Amino acid sequence: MTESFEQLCKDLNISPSITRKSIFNYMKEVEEAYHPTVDDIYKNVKKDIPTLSKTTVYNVLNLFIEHNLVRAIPMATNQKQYELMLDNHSHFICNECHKIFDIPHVKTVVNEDDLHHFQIENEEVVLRGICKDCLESHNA
Amino acid sequence: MTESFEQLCKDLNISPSITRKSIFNYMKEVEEAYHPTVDDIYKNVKKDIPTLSKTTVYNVLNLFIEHNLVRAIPMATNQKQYELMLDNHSHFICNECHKIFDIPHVKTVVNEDDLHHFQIENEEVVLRGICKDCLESHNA
DNA sequence: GTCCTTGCAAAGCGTTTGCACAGAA
DNA sequence: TTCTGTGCAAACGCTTTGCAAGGAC
Repeated sequence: MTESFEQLCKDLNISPSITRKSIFNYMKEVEEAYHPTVDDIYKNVKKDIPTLSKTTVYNVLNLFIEHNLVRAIPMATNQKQYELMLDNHSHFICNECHKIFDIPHVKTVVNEDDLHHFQIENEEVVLRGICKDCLESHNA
Repeated sequence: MTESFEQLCKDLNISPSITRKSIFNYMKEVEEAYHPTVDDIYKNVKKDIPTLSKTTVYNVLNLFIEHNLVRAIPMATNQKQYELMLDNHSHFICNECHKIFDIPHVKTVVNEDDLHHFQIENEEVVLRGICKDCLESHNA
């Protein structure tokens, strides 16, 4: 996905405002590293746009979600985390530190007979366990 | 899993109070049908225990969660849904009506090479799409 | 007595809504 | 002018916390 934000907006038929672009760019920048909360996005994009409000962050994220550009991940902590939906990957969530790690897409083996009543549009796999860092701190 | 609630509590080393038993029984009763919210549990168990408070429902659920008897499913709606963890199944969530359906366990194909840093404890598969009822109402 | 369970009321906190202002078309 | 994007403040709703009363042991 090397499309520009402007082209993306054209495809989605939304206007590419500065605010939207900054939020998109921030999410793109951190997408390999972590899945930001609204607060993360607010604090970081505010550095470039000091007048930014949290309402706008919510507005923009919800707009992106409507257009399938972003996905909200509901968390046990009640604080959602957001990610761009530009590729297809799975998640590993650590049961100790609760970090989400992107992992290469995990295939599933769906038994079609079980699901002939449903129209499947996508599938998510979440693996849970202990991440490398937490395992290491056990031995420390 | 045909163990009695009393035996379950003995195993978990918690006391089997009437309130806890009623909440457990309600969850057991509806487990095939749906995944109740705190409000569902509160309203229904209150029929048997009129003095029940929502705080107690939260207390009991959190106790059950600590002991891995119950699992909270964070939802897009910010209202968690709860389920007993007595068997192993997967979920189908309808993108239109947002109902959660239990479906037989969907196997995954994990590439171990991708995950040698992580200790996997369990895996969840969530399929999303349109459920039978919503498909039918399209044609109506 | 002590410990544990329960429940009321209040606080906490993430998110949404109402509404107004400013800028673009 | 009309429409759209933004932002403040307030409201909303789910969940947690503080604390006290009652019961079990």
